[in-house]
Amino acid sequence: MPRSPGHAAPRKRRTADEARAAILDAAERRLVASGPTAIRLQEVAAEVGVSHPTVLHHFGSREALVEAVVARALDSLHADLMRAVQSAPESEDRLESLLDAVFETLVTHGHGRTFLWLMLSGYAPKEDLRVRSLAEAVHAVRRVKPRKQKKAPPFEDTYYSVLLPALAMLSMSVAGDKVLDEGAPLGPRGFRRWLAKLLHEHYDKD
Amino acid sequence: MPRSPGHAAPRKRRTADEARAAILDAAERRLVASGPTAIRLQEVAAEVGVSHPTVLHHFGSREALVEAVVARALDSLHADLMRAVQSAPESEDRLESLLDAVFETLVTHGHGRTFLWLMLSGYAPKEDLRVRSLAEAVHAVRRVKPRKQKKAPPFEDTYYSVLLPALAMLSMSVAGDKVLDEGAPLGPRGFRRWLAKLLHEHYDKD
DNA sequence: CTCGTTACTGACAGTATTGTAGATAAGGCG
DNA sequence: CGCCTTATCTACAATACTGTCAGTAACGAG
Repeated sequence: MPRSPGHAAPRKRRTADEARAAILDAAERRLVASGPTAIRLQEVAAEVGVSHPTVLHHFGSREALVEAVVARALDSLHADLMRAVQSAPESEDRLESLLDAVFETLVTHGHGRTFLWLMLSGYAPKEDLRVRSLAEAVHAVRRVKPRKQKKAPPFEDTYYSVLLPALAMLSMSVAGDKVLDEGAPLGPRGFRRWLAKLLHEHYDKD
Repeated sequence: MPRSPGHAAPRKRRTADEARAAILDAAERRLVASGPTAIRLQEVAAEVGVSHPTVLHHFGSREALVEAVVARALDSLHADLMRAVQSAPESEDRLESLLDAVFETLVTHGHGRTFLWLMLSGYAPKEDLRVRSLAEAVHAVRRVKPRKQKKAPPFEDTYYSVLLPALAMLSMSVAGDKVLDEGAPLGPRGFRRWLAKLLHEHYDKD
């Protein structure tokens, strides 16, 4: 689009919050795609359509920007995960839909990649990963459903059975395509169903 | 250590192979610790005790160095994994020792971290991850041991049962400490034993 | 011992990236 | 409408990193 020569493009002025949000969005895209070190002021600024000192104006320093992005990304992951596990229906094949929901968050939405990138880069969250609280919720369900003459399973067993699919999904977010293409005719869905069945067997029998 | 003023330190001359190996070692340490982008000519050179043009002399460019490191690291991972799975004894609790061996390679030796770094950074290996061939080996064992009146399990089942612990170990190499401390009184060993038991159950019953 | 190959070096160039400083103008508010 | 706050800009400084170049010296071969 041609501009009158000698005249700069009309300067657009966002509210501080809008600008910060737009910048965080751009920075997060780069974070997910290529890791924290790929967050460069000039490129982020260009993507938003501003000059890089504007970014510094809003965040103070590159490091502060990165930390803001990390904090927001971890919050987003946490919220998305919570929503996922809560949205799973109470019905029969609860287990599979739960795995599907976690898969959606970690793999499809790319939160798993981001999380691994942050862990590797030393941006580990200070708070726990809340796997324990999730396991506690599942454990409560297991206790009220003693279908046969089972003795109550130890909490440890439930914890591990929650941890296992979580770890698997996490790796899938990075290596899933590669590793599933290699020997799985049914795609990621097949693996999830198999895993759901495995855990179901275990719960039903132990 | 003081040097005569005006005299540089006596220059040491390695064979080209020795120099290359030393440089690759230093670069690989940085790769494992902080990813491919952390491989910087000056720092690698300093760690080896040479000047950075020497590194360029041996490898041509930074990218060529990185690729050499990546190739060597992937070879090393592959060899270590093969050695691990082959060294597992044929005895009864073969499954648990197998998991222990894979854990040793991926988590203790840090190969899991490196692998994830490389995948995230776009240095995915062109060859497969050889999970399939491993699964085929396991599948062969399952067929010759039809303890009861089972029908032969589909290969897919074996493949998934190999894939699952592999993915879990991979994630553990990055988030293991964090996530195990959170709710596992028995440490990583406990998880592995639980997992071995889970798979054993599955194999024995299906 | 001499000589040639080449591992190695210091100095420099070029580029990218973060951060600073001062000026400018957009938009709200009296 | 006029003013003040501040989001935004251009221009520049400072540093870090990769890569080039010409020269030096270590070691093996003859």
